This record gives sequence, C-alpha cells and structure tokens, in this order.
Amino acid sequence: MKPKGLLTPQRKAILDVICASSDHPTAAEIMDRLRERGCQFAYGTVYNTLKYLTETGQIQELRVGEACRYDARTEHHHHIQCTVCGKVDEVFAPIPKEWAGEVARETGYLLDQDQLLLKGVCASCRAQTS
Amino acid sequence: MKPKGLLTPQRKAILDVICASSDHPTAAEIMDRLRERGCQFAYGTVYNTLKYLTETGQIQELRVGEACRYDARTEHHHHIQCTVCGKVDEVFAPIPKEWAGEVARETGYLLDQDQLLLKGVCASCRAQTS
DNA sequence: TTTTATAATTAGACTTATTCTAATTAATAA
DNA sequence: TTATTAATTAGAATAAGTCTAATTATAAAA
Repeated sequence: MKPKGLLTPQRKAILDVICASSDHPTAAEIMDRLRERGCQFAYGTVYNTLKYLTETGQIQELRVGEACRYDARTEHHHHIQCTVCGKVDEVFAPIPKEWAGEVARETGYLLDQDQLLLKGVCASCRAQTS
Repeated sequence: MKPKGLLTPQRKAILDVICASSDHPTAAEIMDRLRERGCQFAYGTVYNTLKYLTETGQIQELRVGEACRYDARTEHHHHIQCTVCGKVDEVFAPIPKEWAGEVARETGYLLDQDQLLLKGVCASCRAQTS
C-alpha cells in the first residue's frame, strides 16, 4: 500500500513528544511519554510512525546500544554517547575533510557523514568518579 | 563468584572461531561456526565467554545494528559499516587530534577513541548500483 | 451522497538477541 | 578426600521490534 502521508492524531502526538524531548528517547520512552499525555497507541502504530517520520525526514533515527533512539533535530550532526551513564548528546563539529578522504581511500567506502556515533565519558560522570 | 580465568575447551573453541573470522561475526554466527566444527555449547556459555574474552581484552565487542559483533583484532582501530549490505570493515586511520579536541571542547566529553563507528557505502555495493 | 478503494490503526502473536536461573559438572585448595 | 568455587548446561524470561489479520478512517469516484 502506498502511504498517503497523513498527519493523523497519532502521528502528530508522536512527533510532538519527540520535538519536546532533547534526550533522544527510545520507542519505549516515547510510549511512556505518550501515556503521560493520555495517549495509548498500539506498539505497531508507534513503530510504524517512527519509521514513517524517519523516512520523510521529519525526525532522525539513531541506533545506539540495544535500542533505536529518535531525534527531532534533522540538521546534519553527529552523536556521542557516554559509556558510563548512557546519555546521548549532539556533536556539531564536522568531520575534517582530510580525515574523511583518508578513510575513504583506505576503505573504498563512500562516507555517509550523517551517521557518526562517538563514545566517551560525559562531564558529569567524570566529575563523579574523580 | 570471582572468575578464575580458565581457558576451558569451550572458551578456546570460541576464541579460535573469532580469530579465524575476519568478518566480525555475531554471537549467532559464532554458534553456527562452532556447530560446523562439531561444537555445540549452550547460549549462556557462548554469551558468557564473549563477555569474558571482551573484558580480558582478548577480543573486541562492537555493537552494530541489532546485534553485537566480535573482532579478534584488539589493536586500536575504528569500524565502518556499509549501509547497503551491512558488512563491517576496519578503519585504521586515526581521528585527527584537532577534531577530537574540538569535539571534547564542544561536548565536555572525554573521548574514547576505540569506539568509533562510521557508516557509508562499500566499493562493491557502489559498483552494483552505479 | 453513497460506494469503493486504500491508508492507518489496533491487538496480539511472533521473532531475534540476549540475560537470568537453578542444577550440574569440573577443577583447585585445604 | 572433601570442600569450595568456577564454568557449563538447559531452558525460562526479557526486551526490542516485526508481522498479521481485522477494523476503522479517509479520500476519490460514481
């Protein structure tokens, strides 16, 4: 079936939740937040909607750890995850062109700059353990 | 229980399979290859062993897509996955120090250089679609 | 305006990757 | 030998996500 691309109440509510979240929620977290707002949709609806919103470029899907996370910021940027607390943050510093070229030469891949996931330890986790 | 760190026949067979694989197999693929060699271990054993080998630095675990993959190359390097065929390759070009510094300044994270996953389209997939 | 076609939603079964549990086996220390 | 504890086992349990068949909603055609 060809999608008509309707912004149904369900789709709108799901998009709203993602736009109101700055912490890259998972599907399960999105469902929790929907429930808090009085919405209770079927799993299938939420997953289909996340796929639809991703494919139409309205949100960005990032696979981090065991679950996919969703980001309302669709501008070109990377992500970094804290290896201690699991938090995911944005990274706007663009990859240096020379390094991208070096990787492309070495691997033969055509790089997709939109899909880079870094790891590290966030400031607050470092403060706690030092 | 404190692990004794024994190299049991099971652990040896699992490590052997990973060392003989250059394609970063998943746990399921490792179990298939063990079976081909006449070994049939419990899920738990395979997963526990993969965890143990990772924690003792004998292999490297990379979370890519829906499953963890395992790599016998423990030297410092990154990985790149083809967004078309899903293949995972090694990247040895190190991150430029200046960019790492820029990311650290921007995010406040202490970068872990060992855990970088890039995405792109591999040479053979590009050849097929062009 | 009624019918028709098809998109979207639903509930719930199913799959896949992984972890957990309790019992058993193996190996080391006393 | 016996006690202790590590490792393995089979299988149940969990979590994330997909699939299916039935139902509801919406838009286009008659």
